Amino acid sequence: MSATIYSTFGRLLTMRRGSARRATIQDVAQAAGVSPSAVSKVLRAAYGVSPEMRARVNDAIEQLGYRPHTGARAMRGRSFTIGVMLTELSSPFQPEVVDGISAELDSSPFQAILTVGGALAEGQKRGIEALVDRQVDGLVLIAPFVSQSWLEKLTASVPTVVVARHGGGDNYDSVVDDDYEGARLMVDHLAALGHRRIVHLTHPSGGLKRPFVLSQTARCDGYVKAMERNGLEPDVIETHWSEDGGYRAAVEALGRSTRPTAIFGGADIAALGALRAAEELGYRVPEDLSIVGYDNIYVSTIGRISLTTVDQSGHLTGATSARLLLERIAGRTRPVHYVVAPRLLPRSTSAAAAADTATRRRSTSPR
Amino acid sequence: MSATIYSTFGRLLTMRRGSARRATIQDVAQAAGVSPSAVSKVLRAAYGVSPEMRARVNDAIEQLGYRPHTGARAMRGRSFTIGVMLTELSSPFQPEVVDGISAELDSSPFQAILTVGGALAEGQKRGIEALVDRQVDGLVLIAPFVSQSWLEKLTASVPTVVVARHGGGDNYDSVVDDDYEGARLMVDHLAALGHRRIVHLTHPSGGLKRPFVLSQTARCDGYVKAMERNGLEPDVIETHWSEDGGYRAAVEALGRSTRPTAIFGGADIAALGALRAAEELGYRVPEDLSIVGYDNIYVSTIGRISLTTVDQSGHLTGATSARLLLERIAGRTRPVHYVVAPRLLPRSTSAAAAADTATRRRSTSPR
DNA sequence: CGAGTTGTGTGCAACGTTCTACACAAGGAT
DNA sequence: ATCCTTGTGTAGAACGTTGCACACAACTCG
Repeated sequence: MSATIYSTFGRLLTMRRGSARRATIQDVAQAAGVSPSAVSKVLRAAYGVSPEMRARVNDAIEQLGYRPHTGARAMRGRSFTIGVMLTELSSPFQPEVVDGISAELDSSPFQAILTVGGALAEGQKRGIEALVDRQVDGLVLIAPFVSQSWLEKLTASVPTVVVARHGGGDNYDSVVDDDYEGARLMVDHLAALGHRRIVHLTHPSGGLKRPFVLSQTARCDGYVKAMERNGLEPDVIETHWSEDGGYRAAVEALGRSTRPTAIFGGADIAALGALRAAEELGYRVPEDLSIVGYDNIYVSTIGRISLTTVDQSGHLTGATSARLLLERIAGRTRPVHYVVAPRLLPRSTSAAAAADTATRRRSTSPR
Repeated sequence: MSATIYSTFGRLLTMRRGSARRATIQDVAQAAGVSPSAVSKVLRAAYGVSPEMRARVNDAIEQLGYRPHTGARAMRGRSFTIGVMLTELSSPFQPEVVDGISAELDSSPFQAILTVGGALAEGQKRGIEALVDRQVDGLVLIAPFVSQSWLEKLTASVPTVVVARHGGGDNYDSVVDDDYEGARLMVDHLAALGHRRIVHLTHPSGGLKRPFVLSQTARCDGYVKAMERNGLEPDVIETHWSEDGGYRAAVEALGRSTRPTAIFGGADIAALGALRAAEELGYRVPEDLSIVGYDNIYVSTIGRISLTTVDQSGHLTGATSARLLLERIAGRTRPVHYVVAPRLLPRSTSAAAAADTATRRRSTSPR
């Protein structure tokens, strides 16, 4: 942000000081008949406080409804705030991670605040910097797209846990699903059902270089390797992990002369789009075509959908991240890279592959 | 939070000062060969700055990668931060509102930070207070459950916009969907299709008293009134607006001796649960039973679901909230209560009511 | 009884901004 | 020349915390 952007509004904020002034540590000190330093000591549970003084001070705090001013604290080095940057709220996985973080932080003095960075590295940097400007004591970054060098530089100065990004790093901890393994589970599941032409839908890698990759690349790599181990030819379509992206990719795949018998959406949301495409084109799922996803988002569990998918517990991921971050804030420097094991959930959108000749369109439309 | 909770961790944070010190306004001043006051002036676009000085200062800012310290600014009265409290990330409506807020704030110097308050008033207060502690310049509260008196007291000292809460208030602006009207639209739609026994699923009101109610109560009131105007008898089941809550309520409704011909979930997510119940119990939707929702969440648009619902644009709601908040921060005190018009979206889960005798169970289960 | 030791409380200088009050220079009008 | 403006820059006191350095009292020990 150049200086000018601040100015536009700067002059408008003409200080409408809240009528009832907020109690400060001074007020508490006066009420309790002690010095501000003494109150600070009580607040910090520092050494050198008699039981009677503690009681008097706590009474005063209670009575005045005193709450510490985070900004002032931040100027002295810590804000008791954990910053969480996520890339999108609409995907259901990230909110689950946030839930896990909140739950874990609940019994600590730290508060989580979030910013939404969006799908582009630029916006994500903005979101992260906004948190750093607010002097957060630690950072959780969910699926960040930023370059490895930027990340290393950032994490050299602020304790950080990175979620859903492979490759690890020297300065930060990470919590990541074993996407390679998850993709393998799914490919093996389909192969066991007799599928030979399995298309995989992937998402742009964002220019990250291996091994510092996000889920999409890891899942794609895992898919390719698993296909080869099964003696099958990999077939990847790059699209966007959105309902529409999945739809378009599926239309393309199903328009080919030799059609796939299974579509493996790299994310549930893309699989849902593929599902819509299949229905519109008159294919029955799973009789004519299997469609599977990854993430086990909430929608996938609903009766009408019942999507075969891979589960990675968002809640566990979040709770683990928070725990690691607290450790790191407390002084640990040796990096920890935690891997969450994925779990295959076979449901009703995958079934045995149709005999090759049977892969045909129905003439009547479904439902 | 009592003082003790801070102490647990306090001593652990033993100041691992980031190696490379962050550039301050002093550093910039030195680099540019001017006083700190001068730099501050440039930053604020205040009067009394020559073009040459501005240029020199901006160069120095650029070169040092200087970013203002929000905490220090907050101590002087403003933090350029907008606090957003939302109650849950999992429901798709609230994230959409956040998107709208972010979009509107993008061209302002303000940054949005979020906290997640959860479904209970207690947690929401915590979330709001955490934001106030961080000296936000303004607050957006999404569907807050807190008492009206608490809300009035809070908003007396900090500019606030409340989303999705009816009744308005003197100290704050609000943006709210016309839930009464939306419920009427839906009831009329069903009545026009010949439905006479329409069950409505509602969510606990949280002890709020009219007119200061959240969406659930307004929708329920709108439903009751619309039913009566159509000469029909209202039939409300209180449950939770979740997939499971909708499921259980639907099982109850369908277990009665005289079954409803339509279920109006107060929220899409509850309607989805009802949909699952109907399918499991062997009812065809919409042939045997119409099921409709409210919110037009993303999932409802997906082919397999295609739920009849009422749309309230979350994005518009968010953008409007942010705009109102900026106005309020800029000095407006007269409250504005903005009402968003709902829109009926008939899709494939509603159809003409079956003849009374035809409301029977199929013996074969679907799919 | 003086020298330590321990326990309990205070004084004060930061931390990074903002903004009022002021200083100084250059020019314009009398 | 003197007095006003006007334009441009700086000094310095806040803002609310923290935590080091100290002071003072009451013991303990030789």
